[in-house]
Amino acid sequence: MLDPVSRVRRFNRAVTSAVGALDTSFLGRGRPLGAARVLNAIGHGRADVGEIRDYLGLDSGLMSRLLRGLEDEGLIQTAAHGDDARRRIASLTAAGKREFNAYEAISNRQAKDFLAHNSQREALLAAMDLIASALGRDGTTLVEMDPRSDEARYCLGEYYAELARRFRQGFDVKLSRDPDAKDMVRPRGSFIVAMSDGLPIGCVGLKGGGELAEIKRLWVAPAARGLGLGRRLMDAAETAARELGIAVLRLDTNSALAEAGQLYRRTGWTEIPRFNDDPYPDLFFEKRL
Amino acid sequence: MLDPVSRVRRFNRAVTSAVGALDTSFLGRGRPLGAARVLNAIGHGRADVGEIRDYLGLDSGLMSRLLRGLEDEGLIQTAAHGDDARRRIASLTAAGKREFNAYEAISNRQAKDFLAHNSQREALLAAMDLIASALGRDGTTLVEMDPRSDEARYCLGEYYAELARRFRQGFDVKLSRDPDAKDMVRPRGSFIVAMSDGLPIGCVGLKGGGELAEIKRLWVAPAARGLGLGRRLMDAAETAARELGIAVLRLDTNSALAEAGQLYRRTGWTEIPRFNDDPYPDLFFEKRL
DNA sequence: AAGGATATCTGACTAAAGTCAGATATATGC
DNA sequence: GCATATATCTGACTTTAGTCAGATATCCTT
Repeated sequence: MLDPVSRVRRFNRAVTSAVGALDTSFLGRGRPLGAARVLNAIGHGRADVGEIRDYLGLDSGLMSRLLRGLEDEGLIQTAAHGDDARRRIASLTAAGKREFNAYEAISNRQAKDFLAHNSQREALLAAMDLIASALGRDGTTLVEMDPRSDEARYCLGEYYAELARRFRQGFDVKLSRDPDAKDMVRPRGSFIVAMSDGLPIGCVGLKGGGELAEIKRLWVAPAARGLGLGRRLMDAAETAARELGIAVLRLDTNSALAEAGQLYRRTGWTEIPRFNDDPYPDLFFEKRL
Repeated sequence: MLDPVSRVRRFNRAVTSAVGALDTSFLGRGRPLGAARVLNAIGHGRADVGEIRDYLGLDSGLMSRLLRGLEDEGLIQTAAHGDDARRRIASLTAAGKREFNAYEAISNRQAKDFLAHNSQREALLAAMDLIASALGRDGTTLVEMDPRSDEARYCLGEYYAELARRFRQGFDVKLSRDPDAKDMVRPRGSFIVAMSDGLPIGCVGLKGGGELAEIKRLWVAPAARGLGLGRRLMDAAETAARELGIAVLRLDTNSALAEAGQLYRRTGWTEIPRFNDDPYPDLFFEKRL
């Protein structure tokens, strides 16, 4: 009655009808779903016609007609791509933006209603994050970013908050050896953020330069753990280190972060003696590239 | 960037594409989705044509044609309802059962693959249960059942397991005053199970008879908490008690079950002195109907 | 037994989605 | 410069989904 497969399928049935409800409310704006989806894709920043076609899985003929329809409605305009005149770039007109905002309002309202009707708000959100990360794993991309970007700062904030929760003595960034942002930007180092559908869900920093560099700030959102993202981030950081001509990597961590320690041991890192006087770490690793 | 509404919408996008993938794989059996859905509804035990129509939200004309198509394929047969010859009852033929099993295999495989690709199996399942319960709340029905039914026994098993986890001294059914099943069946009492999409997610027992009766075994699945189900179950038990002519209800509970105590206090129950010598409870309540 | 209600079916439609074979313009490799 | 590949568009379809007004048979109430 309650085997795992039945539970997954029960979930599928529940969300299928919820998804259907959103589609129905989209129809309320008097436009077929196909056209509404194209308009929303453009509104969400997809400009390249071919990319939209792939994203929505449409035939090129159908896509072309939907674009023509939206143009006739005065909601979008298309222009040739600067580098390649075969390709077309679509964008919203002022009227298109208004219409797009109306669809956004429908989606936002639905999401808000769902939250408002449930007292277990935080638990629900955490569950949704977990499932979205698991479903969207193949769509998770690693992007090199400035550590001062919004996305990076969000990740770092979550990282520090988690350390504060997990270290018995708490955590205060000021007491730790906080790397200068410039050390984590090329050509000295690198900072990589994992993005899943527009949301930052993990990060890692590479603090250079010279032959010896340090891995810092490896963090994976709770909702995305167990999906191999930590390993992907570490691989990406190592690749960046190789590109920068770095021969030896070091890192420090704390034995309270058990998953991290396991990951390092399993991926070719060896424990070495303490190499700094930071008060928080109690475990030190090295890896030769 | 991470406001609750964005998180819900990210979830929506992730499941929308997953649901679309299942639909697409259903098309692989060379039958339009509408027909496949009707076939699956029948396979899952929905026999009454009108009920299927409501469930799938179909127009009666469309429904009729889909049934005719499945009949022509030799997958289903229809017959008049025994009590009301206007209504029709649909059932699968042998070929229909084979075809239905093929669809089941697709759904099961998809669910299994999803679980196999994720190491956080239990966390994912718990998250899915929670979301399915929250989304399916309006579809949760309370059904009076025999306490010896599979569904009731499942609920009771979960209930005992939870007590064992939450009581410091553990819990052994044999030491507790276990009500005889016959005391929780009409006309002496009642046993009510909350069913969500075929899954039992909560229960409550009313142990009679006479003027004084006891509420026993109130349980709500962890995935369904915070959705007001406990209150609905208690209301249903009270209604059943009134129908049975019971004037006073009593119950015992343990202060370790904080949510339960709160619920009783908020719904008109008053604390009374101990009225039995069961070793587990330490809190006693009464309510006059 | 009559009149109204109900469940399903049929026929005649429309709208939306999807398919496919060219046509056209542009890009790329040799 | 020419053959080939690519991106989009157009025209001519088919299929699927959905709608609506009756027709038919049966049930329920009085």
